[in-house]
Amino acid sequence: MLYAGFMSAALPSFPTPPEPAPSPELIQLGTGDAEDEPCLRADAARNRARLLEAAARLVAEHGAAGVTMEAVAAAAHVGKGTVFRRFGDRVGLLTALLDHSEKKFQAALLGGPPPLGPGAPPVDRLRAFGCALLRRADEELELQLAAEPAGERRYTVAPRRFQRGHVAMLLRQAVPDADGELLSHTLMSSLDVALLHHLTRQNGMPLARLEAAWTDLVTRVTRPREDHLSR
Amino acid sequence: MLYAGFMSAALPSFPTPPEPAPSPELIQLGTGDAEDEPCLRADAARNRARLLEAAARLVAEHGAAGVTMEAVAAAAHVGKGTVFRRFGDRVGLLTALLDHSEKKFQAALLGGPPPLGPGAPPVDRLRAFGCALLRRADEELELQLAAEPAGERRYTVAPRRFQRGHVAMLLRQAVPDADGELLSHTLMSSLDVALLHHLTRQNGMPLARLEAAWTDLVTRVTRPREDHLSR
DNA sequence: AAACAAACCGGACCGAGGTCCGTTTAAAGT
DNA sequence: ACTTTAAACGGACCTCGGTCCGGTTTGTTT
Repeated sequence: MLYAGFMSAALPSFPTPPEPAPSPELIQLGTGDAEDEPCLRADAARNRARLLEAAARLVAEHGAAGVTMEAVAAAAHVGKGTVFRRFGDRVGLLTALLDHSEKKFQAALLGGPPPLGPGAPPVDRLRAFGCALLRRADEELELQLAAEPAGERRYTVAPRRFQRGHVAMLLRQAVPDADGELLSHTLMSSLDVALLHHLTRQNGMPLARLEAAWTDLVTRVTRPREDHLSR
Repeated sequence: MLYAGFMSAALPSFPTPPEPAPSPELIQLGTGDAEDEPCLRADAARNRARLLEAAARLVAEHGAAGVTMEAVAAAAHVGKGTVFRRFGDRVGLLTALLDHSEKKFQAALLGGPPPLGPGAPPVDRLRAFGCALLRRADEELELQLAAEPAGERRYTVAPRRFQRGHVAMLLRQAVPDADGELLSHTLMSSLDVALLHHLTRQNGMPLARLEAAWTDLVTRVTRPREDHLSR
């Protein structure tokens, strides 16, 4: 049953955490593993599972657009307020649906086999990272697109922060003389889900071309500079 | 009076143009200048001006968040339907507010003095383009942020397509061996308004650092390759 | 001047996200 | 078992973007 899979889907219990501290960049990545949901009351846990199961069914039946907060609540036989209490907002709910896949991806980066995981040269890891991300996004495109918050919030969402931190770390190893922080934003932006959708679905561009462009981009960006005429 | 300025603000008269043809990339840039608004009925033109003036006042008084479609309609003594008929949707209205500034910017790129305008080497023009765009976005940040459509639509909006086309053209001149189409998306993404907001407003990053990073990025990306080990 | 068609107008209406608050209930303490 | 309390619940309610359609205005034609 696809039900069990969602039991492990995790999210900070606080729907809208202000999260005041910028914090040392690379530390707060792993969102406490080991059966999360710090302490959920029995009924809360039950309803949470019901909601995720209902949401997944709605996605399968009517696409991501069919995942209305009211529809999910009704399908799970639960009040609307409960959905918002648990997931904060629509983005939170959709993100929770993607949580399992995201966890797997993070695990592959952190401890999987090279070149995605540790052990390979940073530039190779960068190349592998982008291609893996592109392929994964291409599979879950509709859901990931719907789960993307609007405007500035795009950059504060947990998965993106983790991925960007990862890229920044690899960049610091590969090109110490660059502004890794900002360069990582640039690289991440070129893997944006909305862009992927625009190019592949609206312009019919093959995924292979995107992968080639990513590979080339990494190459260009990490080439050591031989002249210092800039700045 | 700031009123007159808005008379020249322009937008395709069709609220929701399907725009089926991908078209030869660089052609449909200039959105017919020379006193646009092909043919607006007297009352329509009057209401359009009223609406823009009212919207501008609301922005000044309550910020972009205060620009509610109903509020604008009320402030302009006009029905709500009229607002949507004229501007299509909220994004269209906000875009129209920015139209004057956008036109000026486009003119500077197309016919202004170098290095922004034609006459300078493409790499210099690229550098100037990014810095100019960053500075302009930094000024109108709130409005531009509010005018940014969500999701995939971000990439289909007219100003962005023009700017990306411009970058693509410069890239083709500077680095003919690269995938200019995709590389231009990458460069444009690193100038994204939401990202600018995130970095400068939420993380307190100085604009100068963004400009330096842009300059460096252009340098890295346009450096000629000497080895062909990639691919 | 009268008639006509196309464009425009306005506001009632709808759906969806998000909030609020009185009520219920799980679980810890006695 | 009984009390207590903090958490969870649910659905009425609000706001806002967007649609619809009957009535009105404009400008053109005869």
